[in-house]
Amino acid sequence: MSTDAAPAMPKYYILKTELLASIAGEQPGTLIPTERALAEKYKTSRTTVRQAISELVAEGKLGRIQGHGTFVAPPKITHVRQLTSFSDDARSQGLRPDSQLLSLAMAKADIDVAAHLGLDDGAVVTRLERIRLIDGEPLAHEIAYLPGKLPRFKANLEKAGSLYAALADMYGIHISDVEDTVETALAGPEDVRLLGIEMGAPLLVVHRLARDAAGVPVEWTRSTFRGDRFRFVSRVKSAV
Amino acid sequence: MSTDAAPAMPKYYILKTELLASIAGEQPGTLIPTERALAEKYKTSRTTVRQAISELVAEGKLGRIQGHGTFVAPPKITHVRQLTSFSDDARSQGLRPDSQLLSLAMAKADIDVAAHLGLDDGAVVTRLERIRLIDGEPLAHEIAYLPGKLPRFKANLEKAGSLYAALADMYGIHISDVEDTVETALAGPEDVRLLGIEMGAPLLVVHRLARDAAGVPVEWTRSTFRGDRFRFVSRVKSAV
DNA sequence: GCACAAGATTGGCATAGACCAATGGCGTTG
DNA sequence: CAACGCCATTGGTCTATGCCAATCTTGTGC
Repeated sequence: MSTDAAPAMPKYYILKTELLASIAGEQPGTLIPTERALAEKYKTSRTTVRQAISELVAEGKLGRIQGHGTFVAPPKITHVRQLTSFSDDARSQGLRPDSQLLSLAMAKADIDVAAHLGLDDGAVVTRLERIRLIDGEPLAHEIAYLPGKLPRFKANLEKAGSLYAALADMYGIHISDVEDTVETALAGPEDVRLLGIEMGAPLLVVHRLARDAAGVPVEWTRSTFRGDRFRFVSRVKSAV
Repeated sequence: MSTDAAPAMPKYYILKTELLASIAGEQPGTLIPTERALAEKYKTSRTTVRQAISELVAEGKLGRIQGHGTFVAPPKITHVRQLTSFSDDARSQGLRPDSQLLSLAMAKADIDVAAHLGLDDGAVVTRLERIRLIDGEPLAHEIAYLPGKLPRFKANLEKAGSLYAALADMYGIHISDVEDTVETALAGPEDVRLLGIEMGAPLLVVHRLARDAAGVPVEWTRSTFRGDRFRFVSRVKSAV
């Protein structure tokens, strides 16, 4: 119950706003002045300049490369919809999707995975870890757990081209409904390494539980998306 | 797998990890040492300590009050589901939901609102701006646009208790399907003022377009949720 | 006993600078 | 001419410090 309406705009935020205005309409890839030059130009310290730039990088407005410079980032936004193929969806937007297999192996379900898939702790599951790419750029890191062992899964996955297609065509597993949970997180060292983003950048973490027509869980996936290049779209029809 | 190969772990990240471990199991509200004390204890600078704490605050693990201290934050996570009433949903989780009306007025649709609602630019719409509260704490800032003018809307909204209930019971408007778009954003001065969070904190921005059975848009809403206290849940059944 | 002022404490913002690491240009050398 | 290596440039991290603002404690005067 304090007095409000006293914004007290921090200096770095003013600078951030000015930078945002100055790059409006610029070509993606255009280099902006160096941090040291901006600090001098705006009569401030490099620390303050970096704080302003850091937020613009987190929002996907700018990018930066050590030893090279800071540049205007391309405003690529990728929409990902539920129950559609990531690949098909991207292609329909004129983008070039790709997937990079990090690991595919049998594993024992830990307590968390077992609980979500309705299995006993330590049960055998198939663990599929991939990087999702758009136009060659990493967009998401995905770890999927499937109950049991799937024979010749790797070959079938490559042939079908998508996880859901492989499950349906090769194993007769049809996804009937999915439940997605979306929340925010901040990038840690592993996210930085796999997605090529900065420490502390905002992420969208999506947990997916998919069931077949009988209500039996068939997939439990954790996907970590770059927060700056990604929108999650979900449609729901009322059962009226 | 925890400490990996050679990604050059920044000092502030190590400190962040140690702080996180040290507050595990602590009672919410417990004060942690002051920034100056931590800087001395860990043989580092206050700047580095603040960077570590700032990320933990952004993740909802810690909170801080100027002049008072930094404390363990309560791990309140609120799940918000599609097509259900925010209020009913919160109550079912044992929480006390509330809503604070900021403004309710007729307005002329700008180009953006008009496009989404399928109206002409400048058409009359009802603009409803609210703060969503959980246990007295702000959770989201919401601006809803409804086509046309709704007579005695304010009274009816209060009586019905929720927007969708009011639309259905008083005006015969039934929501048939909704499309939600979820993305991340960083808190600016207005978000700080309305939601009581920190500058640069991650937000979840949800745009909702709701249609009636005839496919006519009846609601266009922009909701800004605190990223640290909120999960968005969406269920989809395949039409097979 | 209470109200209020002053000071101590704590987080908020900003400065200036040091050193490291990656990049890219440029000159030397084979 | 190509390959290599040095080095200037630029971002990445961290230190040390100062002052401001909000909060809480304490002491004083009535």
